[in-house]
Amino acid sequence: MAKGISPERIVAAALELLDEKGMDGITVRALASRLDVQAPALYWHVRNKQELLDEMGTVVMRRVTGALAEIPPGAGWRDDLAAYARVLRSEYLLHRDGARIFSGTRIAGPEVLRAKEPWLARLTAAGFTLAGADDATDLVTAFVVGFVIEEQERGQSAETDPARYSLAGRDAWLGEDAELVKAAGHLRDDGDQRFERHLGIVLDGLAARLGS
Amino acid sequence: MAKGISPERIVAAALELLDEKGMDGITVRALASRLDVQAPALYWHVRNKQELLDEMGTVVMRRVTGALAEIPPGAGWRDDLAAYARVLRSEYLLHRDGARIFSGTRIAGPEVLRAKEPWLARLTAAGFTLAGADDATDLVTAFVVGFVIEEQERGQSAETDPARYSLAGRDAWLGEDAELVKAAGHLRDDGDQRFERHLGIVLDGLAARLGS
DNA sequence: ACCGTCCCTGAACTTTGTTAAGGTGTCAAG
DNA sequence: CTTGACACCTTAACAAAGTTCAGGGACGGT
Repeated sequence: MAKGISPERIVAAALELLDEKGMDGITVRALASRLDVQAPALYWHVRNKQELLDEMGTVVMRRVTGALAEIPPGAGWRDDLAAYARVLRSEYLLHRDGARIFSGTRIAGPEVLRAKEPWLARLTAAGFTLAGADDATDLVTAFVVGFVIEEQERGQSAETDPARYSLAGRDAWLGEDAELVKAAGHLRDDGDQRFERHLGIVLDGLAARLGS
Repeated sequence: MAKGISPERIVAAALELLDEKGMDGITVRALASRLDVQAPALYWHVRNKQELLDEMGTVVMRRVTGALAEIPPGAGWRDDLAAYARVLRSEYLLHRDGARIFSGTRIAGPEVLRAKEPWLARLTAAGFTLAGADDATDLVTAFVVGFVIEEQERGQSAETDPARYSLAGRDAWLGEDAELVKAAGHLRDDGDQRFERHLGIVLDGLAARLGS
């Protein structure tokens, strides 16, 4: 690695490190070594580790709002909210433990929040009140965050403890008197299908409010 | 503190510590000192810190399922799911950063998962398919997790940085070209009202699926 | 009186975030 | 050409964190 260090390159390297080694792998020294630099050098560009983590979250959210700006208008609020949900989920899924880590991060700059402006305009044009548009956005956000946290946690547990997350292993672990829980486990699907189904339910709920 | 140490007392003390000092305050030494014991003593009862955190999450989830068992039957699936959502939220709110920390924790024992059995029975009796009951439960869980994470994050940020979370400060920080974002911030309500409203939307969505 | 087991202490090691002090380069002003 | 200032990095070091290990009392059973 060339030796020009900048906040941007530090954050990018930190995101790579997160994907490869996980949350605990983001140590100041490991990060510095990846950038061919000694650990204290980072403190010239970044106040402390917390600020680094905040910047990482901001980068992810910037990518979300960036992708959102690309969505062609005119498809209607339902498709718009669905597109937002999918973008948010896929951006979280890009990084290990992404949802847990990046949800509710303090955004470092006002641009990310300001990017919501055309979004709110679009939703209100589609029939939402301003408060309703805010509600809808936050509700979808909350759903995606919760969904992906569960999703990623399950994926990680399946890696570290496959015995207990296979169907047979789970059944044995559950023991007696849990027939429905076992059966539900067997019926369960994961991934995109489940996400789309749950997302559809949320959007149905919003549609019901819009009609009234 | 008397000197009889047990896993239960350790976990209880850790939860107190979490509330008082926050997540970073849960250090092995601080925990030991609270129990009038030296740090390594804890390792006789607990394998490592991660196991401790898992146990803490399990305790919280046990309280949720415990409260759930108290809910009188016969009120219908909508009230049941609403009660579940409220219990989950209030249990998360009891501890600082509760949602972020305890969501998606690996539960330590099968009892917590087995406690879902009568719950699923109730929902299927109310007209859900088994897969639908599982969907409904997980969807409500995801919503609550996401909602409370946002809620607690906002509350904490308001403490540490009141300037940016007051309406005037926020407006100034946002700058120009964000009229809708600003207005939405002014319209926004927090806490129970918002939670009930969003919860109602989710339940409406579930109701729509039940009817079809 | 001896032994073993349980529970805890004392000391130590490693890794973490972070700071202090001091170098090296570049580049503009005198 | 020298001087100095500034930006950027290094070396050394510290405090606090999780964890390990050897041992030491207490206590019950033989």
